[in-house]
Amino acid sequence: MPELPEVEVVKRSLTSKVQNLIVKKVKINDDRLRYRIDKKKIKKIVGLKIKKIERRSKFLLFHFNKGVVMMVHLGMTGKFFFTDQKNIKFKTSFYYNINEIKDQKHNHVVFVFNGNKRLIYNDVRKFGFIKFLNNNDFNENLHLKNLGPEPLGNLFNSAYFSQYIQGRNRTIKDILMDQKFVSGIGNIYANEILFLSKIKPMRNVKTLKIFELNNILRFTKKVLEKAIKLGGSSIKDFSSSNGKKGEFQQHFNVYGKKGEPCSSVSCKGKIIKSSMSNRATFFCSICQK
DNA sequence: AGGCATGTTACAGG
DNA sequence: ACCTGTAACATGCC
Repeated sequence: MPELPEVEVVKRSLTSKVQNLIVKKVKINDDRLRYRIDKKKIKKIVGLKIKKIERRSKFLLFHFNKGVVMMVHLGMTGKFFFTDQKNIKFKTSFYYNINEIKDQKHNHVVFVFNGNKRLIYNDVRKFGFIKFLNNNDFNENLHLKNLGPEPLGNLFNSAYFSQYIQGRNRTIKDILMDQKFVSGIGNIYANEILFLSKIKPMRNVKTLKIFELNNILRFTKKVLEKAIKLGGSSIKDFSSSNGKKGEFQQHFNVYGKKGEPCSSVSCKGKIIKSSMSNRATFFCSICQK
């Protein structure tokens, strides 16, 4: 599910549901996520209140009182469901998310709050994980310490971009998806950004002109902001924790559009699918240079 | 049956 | 030590 816009949407919908709730119980059905869940550490959040939820790149940080921070990464298929129904097995019409029925066997962790409110972590492929940070030491954390700037932040600018690519010998698509360069862009949005920037994904960064860098910056921010506004992209079965589907997938220009006509005004091209670094890569052979 | 899938990291080789 | 590319993780769908 999750690139930056989807994680941001999840963060917002989760915040509206679970902020200020106190954990009553944590039920672990399967602790074998990407990393085994530390049961001792997760039990420590019982009795604590969720003060706020923060997003850094594609990571969610749940801040509890007493300085406890729970880090969640959704991997490829991680999702949260929220429900406040008592007998969810039977009261299907009250489901916040119908997927909860279909995916019961992938409901790996259940956080129970007062009033039978429950937050469920579901992850089919189990590439996601739940970890706890030591004393808020974000700079030491394996996952956070090497992250590049947020793409929507001021640090992701023209000066940074041109300096970073100095002496590098890689394709622009790989660089855009490299979390050390900029954090939060994945395969779908990298494809979409390069289409709007009219740049071929396989272009070496050495060959990019300043105006092209600026276009990439401009469209990165534009695409991500628009996707957040539209609730993210629901390919497969992404939905935010209140069960709403995103709508940005209806605005894809290239991702998953193999063989379809290019959407650029007066371009007669067709969308080509190829593979780069084992990732599906879509582009128009005519208007992307 | 085999290939593919929104991600990250450990590792090998240069 | 830095840079880059590849394989691996687990599961379901086409």
